[in-house]
Amino acid sequence: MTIKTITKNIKASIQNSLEQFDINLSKEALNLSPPKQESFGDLSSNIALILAKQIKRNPLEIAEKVCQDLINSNIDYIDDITVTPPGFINFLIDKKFYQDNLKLIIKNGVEFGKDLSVKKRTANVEFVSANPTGPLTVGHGRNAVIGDTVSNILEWHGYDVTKEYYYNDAGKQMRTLGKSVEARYYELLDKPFEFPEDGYQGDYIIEIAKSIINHYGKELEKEDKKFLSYAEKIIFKQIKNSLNSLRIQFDTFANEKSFYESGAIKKLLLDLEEKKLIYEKENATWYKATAVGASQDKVYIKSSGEPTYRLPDTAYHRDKVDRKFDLIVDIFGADHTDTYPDVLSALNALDINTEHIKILIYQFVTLIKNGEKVKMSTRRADFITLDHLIDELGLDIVRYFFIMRSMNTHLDFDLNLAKDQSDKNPVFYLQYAFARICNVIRHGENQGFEFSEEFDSSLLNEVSEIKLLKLMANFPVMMKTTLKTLEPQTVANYLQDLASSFHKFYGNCKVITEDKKLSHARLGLIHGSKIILSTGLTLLGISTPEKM
RNA sequence: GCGCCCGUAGCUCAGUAGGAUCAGAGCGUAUGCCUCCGGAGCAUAAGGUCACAGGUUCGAAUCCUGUCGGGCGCACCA
Repeated sequence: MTIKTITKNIKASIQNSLEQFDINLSKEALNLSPPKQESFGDLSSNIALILAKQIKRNPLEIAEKVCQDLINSNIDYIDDITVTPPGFINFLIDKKFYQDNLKLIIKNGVEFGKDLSVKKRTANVEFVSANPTGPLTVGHGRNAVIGDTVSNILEWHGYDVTKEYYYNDAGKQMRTLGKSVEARYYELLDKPFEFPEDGYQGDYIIEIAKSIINHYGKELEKEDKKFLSYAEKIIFKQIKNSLNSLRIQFDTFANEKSFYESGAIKKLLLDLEEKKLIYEKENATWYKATAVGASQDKVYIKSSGEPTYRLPDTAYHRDKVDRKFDLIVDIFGADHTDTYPDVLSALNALDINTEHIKILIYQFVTLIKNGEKVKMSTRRADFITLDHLIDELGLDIVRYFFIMRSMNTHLDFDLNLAKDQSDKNPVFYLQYAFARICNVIRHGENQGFEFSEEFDSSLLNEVSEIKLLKLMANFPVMMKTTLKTLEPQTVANYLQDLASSFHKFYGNCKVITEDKKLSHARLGLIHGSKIILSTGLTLLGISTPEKM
């Protein structure tokens, strides 16, 4: 028995009762939600208010009637049903349910809350996808952590997730990188050089040039391909290292070049041409985006003969659809807001279904250092790297700070603050709850209290105990909404609540006491809390220290 | 100018896809609590016309319109 089944039972009973009113209602209309005020119970229905208008009767009257039917139908684990103005029907769940549920949590462990009845599904999550032109920045960090956490959430729900990194290795950015390295190479050798106007100015370019001298000597010709290929290799290695230090690993890497080589891009153009969505103008090849609702047409191939990013991106997404994932997720920065509709519209024009593609857009990170905004640009090498951030703060804090806020609000990341306040950091609040539990368990063992599943959970009746039990029972509900919205921050908020409830319980109730039965019951309670805290923290990629 | 996101306590933000005479946390401020399983904690207090103005309805921080303010896009850059 879970909250879900209780909800289902209530809904069914309401539906039965409603038959007397001779009305057809949509499934969504029947909605049960926890009331804000605890005194109203655990679940409440607003169905009477909704119906009042339709059948032109007093909502209170309807509610009373339905309520009476519900009481008569004796729903499992429902202790009390009441009606309050203006017409809510409130359900009080028997505390026995929460007490029993604790046993379930302990029995199922990390599996608690999973819907094991759904069949295996697959998902592709594309994230980071930074071109290897320089070290990852703070902005990429938000992308990386969101992507990885979303992947974890999907995996928890039974998805087989492919984490994918896509990069453009054929475009202008990469050519500029090659030229920048080349210029530094000749500069180091005191030979004439020309630094590209929009070249990458960071010191790391110089380091790469030095390394090239060590590896390939001083005699490289102009425009040697090694400048770029070597730089790409080095930078990619650095990127992977940065990601590893956030405990992020990718399953596959996709690159632009492969879509030229496989002919996918040519095919895409031909297919779109057949749909009359391609035309030539001023020597360039255009995609007729206006034909599918966009405000202007977009260039696919520049007059220089070089495709814009849009073309390979579209071929790439077509490829992802072809790979038959049940769900495709893209994590993009706000600067991509206007680009993905073109990709999707082109696919739709080719009768390719894109309903299972979810685009998650996150707003930018503003880094604040010494009270000032740090403006970041890879090209000008004016940035704080992700590595720097991890070194300063540690990966747990970095990960947590990146997902603790809703992704559609801007994130002010105050470096000084995050560092100075590390003592009172929300991350430590969570980890401390976990460590505290471990400590009590250790203490119990020292006193001869071995944890056993055979405890009497009905002894858990204190307000703070019931509150903790309720939150724990709500974990699966929270996970379900998270799956729907794919907003990792709901998990973080939930864990804050859970930790807070635990700390309050800890302040109120002593676990290890003279009363052996009660001590065992409370050991059960903290074991359950430990399981859920651990599951949640693991989803967020944050460590669970037994001691701090 | 057009499009997308945002505006909630001094600061940083939650607010579960309209709910209920308390709009919630953390930080900061003020005051309590360790002879007692870890005080990185707990309790209490102060702090708000949910940017502003209209509208939709039984009911709005949440939906619609407009205004003001901030961010990001609007390239034959990615």
